[in-house]
Amino acid sequence: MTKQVRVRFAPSPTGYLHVGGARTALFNWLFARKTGGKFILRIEDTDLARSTQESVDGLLRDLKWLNIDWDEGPEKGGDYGPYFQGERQEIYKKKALELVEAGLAYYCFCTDEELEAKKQIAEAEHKSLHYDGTCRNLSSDEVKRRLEAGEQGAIRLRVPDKDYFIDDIVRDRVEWKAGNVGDFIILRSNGMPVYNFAVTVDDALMKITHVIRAEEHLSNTLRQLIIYEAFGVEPPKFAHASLILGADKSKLSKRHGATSVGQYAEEGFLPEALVNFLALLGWNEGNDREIYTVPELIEAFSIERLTKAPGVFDKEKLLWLNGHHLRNMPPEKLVDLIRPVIQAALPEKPELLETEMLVKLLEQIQVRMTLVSDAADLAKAIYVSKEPEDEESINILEEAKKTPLFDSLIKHFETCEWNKDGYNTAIKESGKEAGVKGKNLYMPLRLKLTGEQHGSDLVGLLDLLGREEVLKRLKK
RNA sequence: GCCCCCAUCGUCUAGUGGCCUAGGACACAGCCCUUUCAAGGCUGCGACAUGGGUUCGAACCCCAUUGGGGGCGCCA
Repeated sequence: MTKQVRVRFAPSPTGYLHVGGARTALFNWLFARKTGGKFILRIEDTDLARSTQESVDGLLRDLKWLNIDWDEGPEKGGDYGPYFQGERQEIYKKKALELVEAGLAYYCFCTDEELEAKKQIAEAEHKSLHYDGTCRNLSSDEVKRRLEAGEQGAIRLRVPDKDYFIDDIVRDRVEWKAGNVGDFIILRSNGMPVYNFAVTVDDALMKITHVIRAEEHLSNTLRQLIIYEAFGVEPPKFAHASLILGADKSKLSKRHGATSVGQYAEEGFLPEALVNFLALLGWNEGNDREIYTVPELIEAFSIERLTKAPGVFDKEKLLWLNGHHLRNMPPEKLVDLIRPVIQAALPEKPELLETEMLVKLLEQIQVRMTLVSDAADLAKAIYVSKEPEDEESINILEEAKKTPLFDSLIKHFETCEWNKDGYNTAIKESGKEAGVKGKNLYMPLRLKLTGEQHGSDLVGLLDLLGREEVLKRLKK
């Protein structure tokens, strides 16, 4: 029996979820859901200065918005906790000491100044910049004495002089020749673990089977391998996905525009669209498919088909996908998303917030929405009466006023049955009486009603506005 | 400087030696549909970084060059 898949997403809390992190989380999550494994969320809050409750909350909020749920982690617990690195300090210390006792790591009392000086000399002599091993062979008596004397010591790993490699699931074999790294620190003199040590200890203890992460961590893997080896633990499988780039092809950062999931949520993107987009940025099924629902993604996903080459974050395509998912959403569901938007846009018309009214509104505007937030302007264009300002529109209205069109419309609208057939007939009759048809009939009517040349279907518009409002606007 | 990764249309990508005069999608342009705008449909524009090999045959395999990216901390 193959062991159950256990994957993790291990962000450091910076207050929000970066889209790159979101994609990493998504890949892990999809893999777990696909294989029936566990998805673990672990917070790397070793850097306490940046790790506040708020920043953790922001992270969890964004993940939840994306509908990425975790099986173990914050708010959930689990058998392999704690899931905050900040609460695992004793574990790292204990594990580092184990290595010291086994002779695989050692205390180093070199000061920053000494190390800096050594580095400079090495540089000048064009030698390796690696740690020179000054404290490598201190006797245990001396170590004991210096520690008892109150000296602060860091713990360094004794790095074997040998080659290492991984068989990365997306990159195949990646090799490092011996001598790539010197004895590196695993536990700082203040007792805090170094990143590579903490992740490795955690991944090992949490029985992580697959490490799916971005390529920026590929180089770190070497040190992690050495640590796994020191502990005699078999490393997990690795899958290094490509990076997400900005338009200038450098790693996506804030200067490229919105990078946090929260920003996209606020802008009016749908989580299912962002998920669809992110999944396709660096992964594909091997066919031409572009549109996926979340269950379809779970079904189709495989880490073997992650892409090697980095990809540019193309907001245009995200926008298109969002429009697509929006149009495909059942109005009854979309209603809940646009209700707050409409409420904010038209606070003076609370009656519009009724589900029935919103569904009717969506019949008119849904096909023209790209973002959820578009509902605001589209609804205003309908419900807020206004005068056209551009010359062309004014001319069209002037021309119409030379005919009895508006008077006829008023007359017919006052008496016709207020339903689709009713006003269709009314419009046609009025057109006949005024001697206009086609564009010359519909355009002035639309302009008179909404002040705009373009917009939703006229018949639907009449229906939405109601007889009273229509007559009011025509008589104005 | 050293190490590692990557390289197909502007962008996301399909492609694993003959099916490729390189397919799809976004964007862009045109047309159609249509009372307008959207949406939708159709058409067009548009790429295998370069140079060497290997092979009967290379987008696909190998090497080099170039270009891009990432990593080299008592940061994560």
